Amino acid sequence: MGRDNPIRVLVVDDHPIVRDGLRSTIELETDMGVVGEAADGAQAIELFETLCPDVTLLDLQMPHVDGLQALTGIRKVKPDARVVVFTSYPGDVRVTQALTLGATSYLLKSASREEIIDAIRSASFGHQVIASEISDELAAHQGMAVLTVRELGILRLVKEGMSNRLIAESLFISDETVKTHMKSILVKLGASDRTHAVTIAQRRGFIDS
Amino acid sequence: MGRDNPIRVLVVDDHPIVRDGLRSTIELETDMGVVGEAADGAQAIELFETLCPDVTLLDLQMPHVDGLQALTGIRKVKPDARVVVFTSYPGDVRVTQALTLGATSYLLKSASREEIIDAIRSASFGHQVIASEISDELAAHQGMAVLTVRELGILRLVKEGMSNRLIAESLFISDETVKTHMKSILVKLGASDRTHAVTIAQRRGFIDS
DNA sequence: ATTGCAATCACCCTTCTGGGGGATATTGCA
DNA sequence: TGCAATATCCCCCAGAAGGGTGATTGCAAT
Repeated sequence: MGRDNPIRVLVVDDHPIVRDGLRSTIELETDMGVVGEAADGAQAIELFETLCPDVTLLDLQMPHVDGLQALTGIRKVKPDARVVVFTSYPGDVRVTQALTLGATSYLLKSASREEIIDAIRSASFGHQVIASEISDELAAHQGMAVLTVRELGILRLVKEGMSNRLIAESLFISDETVKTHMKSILVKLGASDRTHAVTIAQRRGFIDS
Repeated sequence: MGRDNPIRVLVVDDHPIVRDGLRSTIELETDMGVVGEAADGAQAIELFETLCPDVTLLDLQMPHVDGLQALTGIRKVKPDARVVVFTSYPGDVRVTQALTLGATSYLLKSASREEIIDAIRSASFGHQVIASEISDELAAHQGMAVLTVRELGILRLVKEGMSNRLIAESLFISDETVKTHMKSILVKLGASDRTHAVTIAQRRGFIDS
């Protein structure tokens, strides 16, 4: 089993040093090469269109257009694009989102050179690679309730220290409604209070930390 | 103004890819070279002792022994060691801690290759380089009250969703005392409630996010 | 010695939160 | 079309949180 041509890789990360590291690691292999680098999601989609790489290495945490948006954009251009997500986020929610959006693999920034190379090579064949820490976390949270858009919006305001009444006013709804949503959030996350809910939501990747 | 010998750099970061990136960027320069790589704080101190590098590039976010502990250890070996902190943490508190512990410079992971090279070269002469985002944040929080060890301990329990009474029991103090500490925390951080306090403390680097 | 700060505890009072119900649209998808 | 999920609103109530004020102890720096 082999490939005729070198695997053409597009590297997407907002940190120049990380791009350098990926480039130098990839260029050491004989069967792959970096054909482009993007520093944000918009640039990633643009470069994907012009370069049409075999595999895209994509960070999720980026300014302006983030990785999930980039992934959506890339998949719209080429629905069977091979995209390896490479990020520091361990939260199960983001992983699920990325995989649902069609990510081929999911690696952590702490991955070794070999793991990264292997994931790129596997992705070029369409094989999936999920870091073990990731699949453990996915398994641990599988079947758990998902927060609704409304609940997420409310939780973000809670995180900024807003009371139920202030949240109600800013969303133009009754404070009783906010309380209902809060109860639902606490139950879904298994949190003991609103602070705990924010902490858990951050860990699981429901909201930014 | 110049140096006779190449600048000997020690690279410390738990992500292999970041170490690769730093190495490849540094090796492109004629007046500096990487003499060692460490993946955690303990290894960093060890390698510093055996290699005695001119400049150490140090990430703060590492497992086991973190960057601040490594910085302390390195300074104990050689009090005038040049250490460039290179991290994603923007919180003013960690920056202040690092500078107090004797860090020469403070860069963000988003820094360009040129900024990193320049900071290493400057550090080798003992010159300080602080990223502008960092100095802005330092200025914005200068003169602000600092949380005590007790307050930090309590805030970490608050983050995990513990009530004042539970915190009191786990610390073997009165819940009235916890309430007193909480009031102090809210005032010092300018927070509207305990959730907000945790959020602000995370942003400023008082506690981990 | 005296000052200052951290940590501890106490009391009062108001507001907010969270847990328990129940009810009625609306919406999206099968 | 009909069901399930979602969003909305309402009531009651006990307990927790937060704001104000004051006081004691111990330690460390001046």
